[in-house]
Amino acid sequence: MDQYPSSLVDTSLDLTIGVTRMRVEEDSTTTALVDELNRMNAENKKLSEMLTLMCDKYNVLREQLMEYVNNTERDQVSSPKKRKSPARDDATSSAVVGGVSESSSTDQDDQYLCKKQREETVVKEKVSRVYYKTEASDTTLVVKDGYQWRKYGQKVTRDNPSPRAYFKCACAPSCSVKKKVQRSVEDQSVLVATYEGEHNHPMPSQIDSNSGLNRSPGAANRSRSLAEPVTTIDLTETKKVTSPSRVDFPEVQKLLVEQMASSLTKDPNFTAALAAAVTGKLYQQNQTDK
DNA sequence: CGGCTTTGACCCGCGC
DNA sequence: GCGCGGGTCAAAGCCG
Repeated sequence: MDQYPSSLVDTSLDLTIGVTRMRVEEDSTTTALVDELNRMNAENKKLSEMLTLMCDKYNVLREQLMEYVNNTERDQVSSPKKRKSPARDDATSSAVVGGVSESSSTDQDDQYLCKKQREETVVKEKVSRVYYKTEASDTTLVVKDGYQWRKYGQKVTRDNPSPRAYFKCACAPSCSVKKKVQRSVEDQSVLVATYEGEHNHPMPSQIDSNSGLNRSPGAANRSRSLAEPVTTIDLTETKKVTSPSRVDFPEVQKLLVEQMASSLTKDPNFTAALAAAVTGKLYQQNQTDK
């Protein structure tokens, strides 16, 4: 590694990664590199299996938590419901994005939850709340969660000076999932998205992760400035809007894999080793060509 | 021109 | 019964 200029390594890394796969298939002298890649693939498979296992365990824990929450709130119900508010009910599951936890909910939220505890326990729709950390200067109420949404209304509510936007799922006509997005009263940089119902179709971003993440192509471009694609998720420190923590497991697995891949490519030791291996092979090949 | 967003109007449930 | 507030509708405007 030290025997090559760093600029050569940097530029050659970008170039060679793209062409290495083709070259190794053509050149029998690079079998060692192929073996190395195969070994890395095997390790990737192992990691993928571990991720699957981890997600399964998370699923079990989440189910247990939901059951516990439901039981707790059912025990606390002591009076009949006073006001209909289907947006937040006993099935409410919360998630955190960007380090904002459920404990950051507002006083109004707490009052709302108290009201909810008086409501009937029969739940017709699954409701979940997701917190999106975003720039406080962003005035749009658009969050990228992988689904396509059609905005059908916006309202300024009494308990929050920020407008609340109403969305319907536009992925499938038969999908009746709704979403409400409103900024948190306490922290204007936090978007609170309330999902009602469950999607009866796969996530569009799993089919085509590069297009139509949110709305029409034009609209998607317009909203592009708000949030980076979900691949930028950082499990330890998330500053931008990334993905919902409301778990869709295939999506989470994909994110985790991408996160690990990103970590690997960001790891100087890994890239240095890879660059050294690739450039070394190319250097060898150049010497033999001459 | 089609699809999406915006926004004022309307509907409905609840409290007084 | 009336007023308030949240949720939805739909016409108009915008944009690619």
